[in-house]
Amino acid sequence: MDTKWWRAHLAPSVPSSMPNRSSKTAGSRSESVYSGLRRAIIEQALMPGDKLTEDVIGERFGVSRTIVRTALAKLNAEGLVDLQPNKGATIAQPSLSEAHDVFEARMCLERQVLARLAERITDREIAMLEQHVALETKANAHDGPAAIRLAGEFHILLAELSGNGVLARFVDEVVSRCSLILALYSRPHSSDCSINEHQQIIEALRARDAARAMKAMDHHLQAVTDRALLSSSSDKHRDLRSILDRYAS
Amino acid sequence: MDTKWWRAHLAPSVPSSMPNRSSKTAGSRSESVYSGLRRAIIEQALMPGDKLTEDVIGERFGVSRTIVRTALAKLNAEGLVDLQPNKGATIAQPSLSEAHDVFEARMCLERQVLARLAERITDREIAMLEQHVALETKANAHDGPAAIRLAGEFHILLAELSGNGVLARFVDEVVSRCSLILALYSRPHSSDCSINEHQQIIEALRARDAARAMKAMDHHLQAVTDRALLSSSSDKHRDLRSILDRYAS
DNA sequence: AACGAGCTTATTGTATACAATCATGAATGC
DNA sequence: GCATTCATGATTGTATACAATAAGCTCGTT
Repeated sequence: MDTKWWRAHLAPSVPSSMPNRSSKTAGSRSESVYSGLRRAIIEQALMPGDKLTEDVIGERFGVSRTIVRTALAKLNAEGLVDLQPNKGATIAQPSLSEAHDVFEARMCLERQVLARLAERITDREIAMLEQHVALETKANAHDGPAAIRLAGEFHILLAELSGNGVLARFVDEVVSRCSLILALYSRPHSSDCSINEHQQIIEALRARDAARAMKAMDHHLQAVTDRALLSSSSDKHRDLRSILDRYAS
Repeated sequence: MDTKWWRAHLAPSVPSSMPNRSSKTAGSRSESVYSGLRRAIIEQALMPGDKLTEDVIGERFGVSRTIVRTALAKLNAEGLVDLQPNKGATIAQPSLSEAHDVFEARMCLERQVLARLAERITDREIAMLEQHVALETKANAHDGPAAIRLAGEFHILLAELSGNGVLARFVDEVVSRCSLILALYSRPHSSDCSINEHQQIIEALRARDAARAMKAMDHHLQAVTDRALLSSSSDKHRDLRSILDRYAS
């Protein structure tokens, strides 16, 4: 029943290099609940199938169910939580078929991102990518959960740099959902991206070689997909309340 | 006549491989407000920039602001309405830059849809497509707004038939947002798709010719893009209340 | 024991009340 | 006349109350 792996990192402070997604929904309070839950999901502190009781979440974040509800609705819209009528919210459990759909869409979108980037990326942006990979490297050593998140955010950063906001939002969604898929079908807490593969993509972009970048991405995503076929999760008694305490920053 | 006939079939409990949009927000009431508003937007009864006052909508649909609020949040998540803190909701007004982003993402996604369809489409499904085009033809004659909606739904149907739920959802979104773009930048109530072009896509699919289908789609979307550069709308003094009466089914 | 009817509790769905914020316009001063 | 306050109303943000539904549990009956 030991769950201290997430205890190791209490990282509300880890400053992400990511642009702010919060352009969005009015209520700033629901935004913080939303992003807190989202981070907990992506870092696999909350696992697929976990029940998300509105009262509990509201209590931990210090807000009313109203706020929690809008946050959950937003997560549901992104496919991260399931919402069943009169039965409440749970972390989504993508089927293998859905997993395949996500990976296919992701491949399609990320290729487009690279096509754009190969044409317009600046040296400054390449530097940002490298800085991000440096973050990943550092996190990989000591902070498992953050490493998972950062690995995904590399792809999101690529999408943001592409300059196409729509692509960026879609990539954001499929990458997030990949976290769920990895949580379900891969062995626990494995970062879904080898840093080396990220660097190869950067190299191809530095050469403005779209074809090579796509090839590297194909290979990279293929590796991720392959990895998603391993052991299953062994669930313990994990308590929503204690998990949320770490994310109700 | 139910307008979204092909979405009517869905198993509520089964974690099917084909996720549906309406797996969504529990409350069936907010779903009806959501779809009513959505239809009003797509049929261009509500125009970009229009204010969406919660009280007014709630009154017309016979629900409380709570319900309206979740519907608006969902529309906001799809990019159909803007939500400004403390200032409320308005129909989104995509900039030309956003419009470009949407078209680029749409092209990318729909090509993938066609690639899949060319491999796996059945004769029965081709028949469904033709039936839909027949609907479009009929609506084109006498029902302008419905024609606009049906033209978009042809593409959504293609995406649904592809069997990839993620692709389908994304296509749904970009097609819907195209309605807004057309409303803003094209001349009013022009269906954004010539039926002939739809038929050419069907023909290519019948031949299982992915390349030709994509070419037809490229040409089709290019035509739509080009059309999005014309006159602007001038309708003013339209009353939200009277418009909603037609959509609060 | 196994099963189910009915009660009890926990959780979600919705409406409403109130507070916070914004928009409008009149009154005031220059 | 024009700009500036400041009061007033309209609209949104949030919490809470209550209703509706689902989940568990007790307790008889077989």
